[in-house]
Amino acid sequence: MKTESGCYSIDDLKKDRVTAWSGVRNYQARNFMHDMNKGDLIFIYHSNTEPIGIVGIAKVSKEAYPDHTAQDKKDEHYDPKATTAKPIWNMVDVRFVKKFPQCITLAELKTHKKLKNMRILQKGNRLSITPVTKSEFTHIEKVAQR
DNA sequence: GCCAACGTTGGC
DNA sequence: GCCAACGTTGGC
Repeated sequence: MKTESGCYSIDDLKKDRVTAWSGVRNYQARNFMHDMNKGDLIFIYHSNTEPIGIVGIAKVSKEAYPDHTAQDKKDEHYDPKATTAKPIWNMVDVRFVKKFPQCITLAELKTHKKLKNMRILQKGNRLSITPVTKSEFTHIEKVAQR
């Protein structure tokens, strides 16, 4: 899951311990959230920041439920099409697991052949939520312990 | 249903 | 700040 560290960082998550991942307004990303199961592990990725990369691990603590911020006119991510009957957008609750001692930068991720098919590394990928395979996850976890 | 225009994302 | 790559919107 991507986040801009200036907006909501791994340190914010560490402090909050749990947060509702609201504000996703892209159908593909929403569908990926919908498919998540409680306990699933998540990499937290800082985009548009220095350094860019994977900064830690979180997990799903509550499965997809309606994102009420879509119905809040004052919210940055307000969507006039969303209603209580048809909320359109959903979110999951995310719990802090750990912060890596160092960020695994995008530049470094790109050097790993085992990760070359990773969704987040594909050119032009702008999806804020992308799936990670088990082998990709294991590999990155190992890299994090260097 | 097509597609141009537009807005956004995000790496560089 | 630039720009490629998208997703969305709206006229036709």
